[in-house]
Amino acid sequence: MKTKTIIIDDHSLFNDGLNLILSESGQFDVIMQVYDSRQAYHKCFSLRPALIMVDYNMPNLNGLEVVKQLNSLNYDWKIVIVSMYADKKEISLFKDLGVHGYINKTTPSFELIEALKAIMNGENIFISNAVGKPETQKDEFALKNQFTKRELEILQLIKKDYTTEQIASHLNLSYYTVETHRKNINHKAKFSTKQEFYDFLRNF
Amino acid sequence: MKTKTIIIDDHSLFNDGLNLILSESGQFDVIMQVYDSRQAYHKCFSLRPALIMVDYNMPNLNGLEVVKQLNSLNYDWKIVIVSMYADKKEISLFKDLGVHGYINKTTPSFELIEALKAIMNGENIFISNAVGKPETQKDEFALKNQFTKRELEILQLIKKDYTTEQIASHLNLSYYTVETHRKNINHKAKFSTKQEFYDFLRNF
DNA sequence: CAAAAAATACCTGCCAACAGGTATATTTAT
DNA sequence: ATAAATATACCTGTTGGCAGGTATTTTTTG
Repeated sequence: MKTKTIIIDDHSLFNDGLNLILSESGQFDVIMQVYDSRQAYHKCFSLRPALIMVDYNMPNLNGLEVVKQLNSLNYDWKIVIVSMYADKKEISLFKDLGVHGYINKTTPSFELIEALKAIMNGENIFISNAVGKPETQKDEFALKNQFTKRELEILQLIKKDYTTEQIASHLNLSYYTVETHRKNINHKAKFSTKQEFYDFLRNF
Repeated sequence: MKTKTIIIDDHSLFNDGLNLILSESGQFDVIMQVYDSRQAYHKCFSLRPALIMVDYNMPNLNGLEVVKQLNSLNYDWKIVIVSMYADKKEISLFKDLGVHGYINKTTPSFELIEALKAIMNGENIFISNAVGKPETQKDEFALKNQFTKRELEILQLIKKDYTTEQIASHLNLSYYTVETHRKNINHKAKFSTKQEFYDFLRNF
């Protein structure tokens, strides 16, 4: 008896690929592929899968929000997050939401299948680091998460090349307040070069 | 006769999924999956595939750099970029490198197959589902060409966050000379934001 | 060869970023 | 309820980038 599965991922290619990987294993029956996370709740509600694979990075509604919605239904399915990142902070956020697994996209497919089988048997599996994956670039997720709302708001405006003065008037704040925020931003994330800073901003 | 294909992507799951998608179509024979972009050059050199699928976002060596390496081999293969983003700027960079296709990960798999078939028949296909992305696009290639040798040299150092003073001493020039060059650079390429400036520099 | 383009050098003044503080109110979490 | 985190605001001094010039030498090219 195969495990009824729904895949929620806006990247069609990945979604389709995952479908094939799961189907080929012979253990899973992908009954629905959802490409728009806003439909996730509705589809899961009506189809009641045993397993839901949720991508983290999605437009409109990200994985975190999808899981929150799904949790409100209180059904007895397993939820597994599939993420680009392999960040401890992100994982703990999902753990707090009671998901049953977290798998990085660098995980080999046979490992994924093994993990999913274990999860269906009641285990919780969180694969934070893929084998032999060097951690070259900064963990942008962790970086993004150490900023406060206000700081993120200000970063958005810095990206648009607003000066401190312009940011201040735009947010109805004092020039000094914005300067303080900028100072705190720089203090938290010590970008070694401006290039690094704008590389970070670019994926905002 | 199937098209011999190599897939270069550090995300194992996506790589494997793409493998299945291509294999299932019956048109492609994936002869190698490369998970570490640093091995791309070597593998393509020895296996001489007819089609190379390259992910853009990879650690160590990104898609852009991989393509540059592959181009140095001057073989008659087709190179197709697979990217998370659908950024016109990014696309034009790859166009400048002479790749034959650019496909976003949100592209449905049947569309991918159709596009690849067309590419193997000599077409160039660039699918950008860029929704709501600003089109303040400059021709970066042309831009790069309007700078003099000295200016390019100085841009390299600016990228490394050298101050005018440091650039001057590094190149054995007067502070004022470097300032003049910078002035000329800014005069030629009026970048509207610093983001734009560093986006330009980043692909140098 | 002559003209154009590129590289060199100098001067002034302004403004924005940033680093170094200090200080208080407000909100969030334990 | 109380501590910690966040947001607010102010002050000062330094430095680097840049815009406004002018001007000479070297190299390239038609």
